[in-house]
Amino acid sequence: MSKRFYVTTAIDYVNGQPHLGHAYEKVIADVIARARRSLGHEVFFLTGLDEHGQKVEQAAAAQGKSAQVYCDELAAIWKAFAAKLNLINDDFVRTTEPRHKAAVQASLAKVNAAGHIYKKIYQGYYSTREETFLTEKDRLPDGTFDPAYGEVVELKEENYFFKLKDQQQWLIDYIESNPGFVQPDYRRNEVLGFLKNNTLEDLCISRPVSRLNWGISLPFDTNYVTYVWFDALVNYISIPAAHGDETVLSALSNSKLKTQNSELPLWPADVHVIGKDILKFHAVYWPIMLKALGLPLPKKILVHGWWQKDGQRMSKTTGNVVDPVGVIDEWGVDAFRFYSLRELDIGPDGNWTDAGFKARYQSELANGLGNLVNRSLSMLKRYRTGIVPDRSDELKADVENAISKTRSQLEGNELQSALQTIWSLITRANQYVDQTAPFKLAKDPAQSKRLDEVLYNLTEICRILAILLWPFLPGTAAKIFSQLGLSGEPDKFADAAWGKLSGGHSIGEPAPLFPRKDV
RNA sequence: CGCGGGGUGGAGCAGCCCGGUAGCUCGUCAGGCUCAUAACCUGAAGGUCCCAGGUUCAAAUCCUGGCCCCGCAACCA
Repeated sequence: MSKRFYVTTAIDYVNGQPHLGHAYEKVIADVIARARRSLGHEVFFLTGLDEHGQKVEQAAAAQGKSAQVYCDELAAIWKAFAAKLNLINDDFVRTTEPRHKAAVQASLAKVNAAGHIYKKIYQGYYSTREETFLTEKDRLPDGTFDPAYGEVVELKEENYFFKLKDQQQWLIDYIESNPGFVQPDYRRNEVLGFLKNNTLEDLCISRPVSRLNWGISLPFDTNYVTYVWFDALVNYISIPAAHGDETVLSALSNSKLKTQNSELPLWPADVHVIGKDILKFHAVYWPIMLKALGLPLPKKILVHGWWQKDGQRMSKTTGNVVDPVGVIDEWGVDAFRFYSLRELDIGPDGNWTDAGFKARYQSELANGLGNLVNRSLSMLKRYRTGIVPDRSDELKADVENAISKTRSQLEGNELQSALQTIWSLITRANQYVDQTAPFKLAKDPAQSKRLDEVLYNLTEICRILAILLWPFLPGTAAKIFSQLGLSGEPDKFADAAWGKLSGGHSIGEPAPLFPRKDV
């Protein structure tokens, strides 16, 4: 069985509600997953939840619930959220699942046995109120700590550390010789700058159970649980292990990790989609962890930016937040997916405005795509009773041009550019209607053959648009297929080849795809 | 010199990596069309591509310096 194209999102911390940022990252990953599937790859798309840690423990206690019950309730919300976004994720990882815990412990055991972990006394300033260690960066300009931390005491605590020192050079070499490893380029440069100008500090990977109980036990010392890194990041390999991935299973020397009835070759991941805030963890710590585990590195780390709302940082306190579920309920999931990816390229920060959303909905979705399909199919219905005429190749060259451009843009994860290419085709088709004026041809019986040609070109371009759009707007693409009276899903890029629509085929009923909203 | 991002016609953005007619959506003005969700098409006005140097036959694009905005550093993707 050939290796699947394996794409992940970061796992979200369960202790909160899903917001625009979460939705954005998942949609990016979903479009990449769908695009690869359409292009003919076997795909595995993983997203999920990070459920351990002190905040969860405290929040659960505050509600008088066990941590597990608390997580179970929130996990239901997050899974519903994934469904709301119309994701095609193949699995949904929760870090409290036995299959994940087992892989975490196997990973820790292996890395420990190989001598990458040691124990030492950590000494630092500890906030008893926040139950966390503070660093020099937490100091206010006058040298004191914020009163919000309450009493700050100097505390000594013994913990386990993962060695990072002396790991910099090979990673620098690797990133320099693999330009596609971190994208976009300026994020890659950021990582290189960091690695070249700083000495890595070894990573504290444990917490004593006396201070944090809601975590995964260290396999070599049950007085401790593992902290963040060897828990959250390991999800990317724990799920492949559960699905029987040979690479991971043999690296961990533990075939019992397999819990699913499948044997999917997944590792190394093809794309980790992440936000810019966790770049260092994925581009520095994670590769070093993988090397210690004897596993190959992921092929690509794709780093997206953050959304602002009306030019300002979104924050709950000021209330300028975008609720993705609310937007989807009002405008539809495809409109949400479209705006997120069309407005903002993967990399820079973006600015969400309600006016911009409406403008794109109205002009590009309703007046552009929706109207083109509607006018084309309506004319076919009216002038030819919905029967597709014989093939004509007038727009073939333009369309094939756009198809190959879209293909290479999808392969390069250039999602925004791909949408621009697809929309250039919509513009071309609208121009074609104007230039050929089928509504005039229809009035002149002598022009019947010409009308046939025009109608074929328009109908075929609608069919191809559905296929090109499927990764982005799966629901809309399916509606177009249905209005065209075509069976099956528009989910195979190979079907986006001119002339596959046969003369004599009878289409379905045209209906507006994106109803106009007068505001 | 903490790190990073940005400064492109009225608004919001793409182009910059791989120099060579400045592109897209909205808005304004004029015209066309009537199949279609009062949608569609064409044309026009409007830009010192932040500033100053440099490289080059040629710079929005590469290099150097400067100015100005913003984000991170403070659990938020």
